[in-house]
Amino acid sequence: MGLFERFRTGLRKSRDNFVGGLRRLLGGGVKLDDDTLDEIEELLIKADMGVQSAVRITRTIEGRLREAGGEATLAAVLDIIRRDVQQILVEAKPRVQPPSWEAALGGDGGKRRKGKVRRQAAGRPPDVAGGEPPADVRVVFVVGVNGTGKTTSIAKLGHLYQQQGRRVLLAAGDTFRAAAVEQIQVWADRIGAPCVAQAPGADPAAVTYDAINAAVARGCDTVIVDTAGRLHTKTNLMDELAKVARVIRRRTGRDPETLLVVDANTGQNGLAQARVFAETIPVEGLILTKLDGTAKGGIVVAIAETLGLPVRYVGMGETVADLAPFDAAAFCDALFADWADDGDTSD
RNA sequence: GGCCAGGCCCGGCGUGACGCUGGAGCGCCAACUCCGCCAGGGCCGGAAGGCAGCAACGGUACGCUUACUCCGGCGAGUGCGUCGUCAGCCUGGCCCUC
Repeated sequence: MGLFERFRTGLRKSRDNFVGGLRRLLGGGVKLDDDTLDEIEELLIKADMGVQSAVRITRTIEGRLREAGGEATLAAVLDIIRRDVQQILVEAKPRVQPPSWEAALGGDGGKRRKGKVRRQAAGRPPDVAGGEPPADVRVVFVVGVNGTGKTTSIAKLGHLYQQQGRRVLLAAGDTFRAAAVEQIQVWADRIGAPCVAQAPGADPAAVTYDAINAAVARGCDTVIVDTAGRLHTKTNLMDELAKVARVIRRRTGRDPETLLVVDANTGQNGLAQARVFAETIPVEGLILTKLDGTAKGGIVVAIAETLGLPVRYVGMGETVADLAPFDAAAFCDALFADWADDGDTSD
């Protein structure tokens, strides 16, 4: 099944809600007036795309259709929405950053609140791990709240990288949840990647450090670091993430490639999560999981628009092959297509 | 098995951040069943003068609020540091032996 087909089936609920609503509103074509525009805007907001995006898109529709004579047909409106959304997704550039990433790297936890910054800590020499040369490995740092599918996504991501010819090593950085270490070891075994782990309760930064060393020694070029799920409201745990990121940077001389895992069913809270994570460590993009069967796929748009975080990968199933790089065009085509009847018959 | 690096566990101390909570300060607060001061007006008086007293203003109780500043209690997937203990457990690297 191709990517587009997957999007198409996975997004059926989201599409039915939105396109269905639009179809009811526009029918075979109606005059475009303010009421209609308001209704369209409301539909966009209900689809979790965020107020900003909704307003922006509605404006575009208004502009284009007024030019074209004020007749609003389903096809025309969908087409405009599709293009606008695609543009939002493609243009996404990180807009939210940790307030003082330098300080976050140099200091201990907790200093990024107002109040006295610990000058001493910030000024300490970077102490590049025992004088060893920077490790030349790519470190992918996977974070997110509980239950979004981090560990599974890591397995899938590892698999994907392997297909691209990379030598992957997994780091069992979730030292908190009882079964997490075993779980990732099982996954590692299944995809045939080495896995560095310690006992549950260990310091995730220590595990990460060891994993990077192991990667160098074993000739791996990519380390994927798991982390324990954490509510974005627990500041101490967010500080812990910053510490791990710090260790990665010290050891490799680069920022980790941080991917935030978001459950596609989350809706608006996903936005809050993304914001806090992005304020703590530099987040590069999202892995959107459980996209199959969700009715809230629109949240992607809101996150891209307000935080500038692009979706990098999407998860749409149970097997290791069910993670794919995100393709904005295919996503939009699938989400805003007008299939009058999109029953289960097709696939 | 050796060497090196690190982590976890146990006990103590120091110091921070976080969450909940109590108190103090601060702040707000009585149309009238509070106090002060009482413009205007009212009342008594021939007058001099006196009386009661609304609003405003200033306080105070009850009560409220929470940004802020203190002090305290409780809580741990809490940071940093430090002492002790270890009989323990884990990880990584390098080396050696089979």
